[in-house]
Amino acid sequence: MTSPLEAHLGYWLRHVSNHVSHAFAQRLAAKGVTVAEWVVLRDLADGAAAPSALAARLGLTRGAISKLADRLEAKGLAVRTADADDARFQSLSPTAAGLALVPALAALADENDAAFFGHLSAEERATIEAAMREIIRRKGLKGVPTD
Amino acid sequence: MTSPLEAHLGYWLRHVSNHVSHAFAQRLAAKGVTVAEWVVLRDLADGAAAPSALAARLGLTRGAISKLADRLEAKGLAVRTADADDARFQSLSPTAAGLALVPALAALADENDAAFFGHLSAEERATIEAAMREIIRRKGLKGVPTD
DNA sequence: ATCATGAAGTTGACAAGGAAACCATCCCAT
DNA sequence: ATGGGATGGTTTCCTTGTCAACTTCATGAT
Repeated sequence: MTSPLEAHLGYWLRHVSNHVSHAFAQRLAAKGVTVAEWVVLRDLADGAAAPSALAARLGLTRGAISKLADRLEAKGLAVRTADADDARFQSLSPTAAGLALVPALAALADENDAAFFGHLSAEERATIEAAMREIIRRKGLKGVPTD
Repeated sequence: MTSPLEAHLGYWLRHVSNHVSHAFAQRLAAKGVTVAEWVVLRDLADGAAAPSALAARLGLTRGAISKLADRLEAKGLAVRTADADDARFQSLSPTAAGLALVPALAALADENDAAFFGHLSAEERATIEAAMREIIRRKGLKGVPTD
């Protein structure tokens, strides 16, 4: 007999993770922002960044970032500025509106996390986080997950 | 200061989960199958099922199942058969080829899970699985994750 | 000086789901 | 018996991401 889906830890992780993300997306939707946009905006809150750097850091393709930048600009949350020295480069910066939105979105992220994991004991949380960090370290994974 | 992304357990889960799924998708691709197709096929291996039931069980919309059924039929892995009694119903069954593929795919799933979680201690695995099950229970979540 | 190389960004094709409208069919209350 | 819901399945449109081709542009080798 072939082992059931439930035998895999990956199954459970994906299951929970999908629901957490989905719930978060719902909350963000109330603010007119998608999860991917939040992730970018959160990054930009630490300072303007090159699209290419964002792509590497966030684990997306340059194409995806290009389109995300379009959306963020359309929503007035970020702006592209061409690099004066090297015309190939550009820089994506948050607008005042974009920056202003970050704390509210961060609060939603906190709420969402608490809703799903708040009941776990400190030990459980620590075990899980450590295990995840270790897997990432072992696998040399990088990039913020956005989907 | 707004709390960093890394403060959220959801962040880590999503990060690892995404990579696990992606790696699994890569393995499955060698067999010409997607993760969603595998999940459906795995379910069908336990017996034919109504598309609607699959949708409920797997956490997809009926539309998505409809398209998945198209793909599985196109690949010769499943067939639709109309219900004799009620013309609205149909039944999706695995073909011989579809059934024959399941063990190989299951082996890939085992390999993939081992590659990511094999190094964890039994306690860690138990803690994580229990925590995930508990979250699912508390939230009343259902549906196999497929993406 | 010039030309090849390669990096940054954009764009277009494609894939895969979700949402909602739509169709066909059955069943039930009148 | 018949008209009005439900219900199952399909289809269309929209979103969002990847991939690969393409455009610019700077730079290093000759």
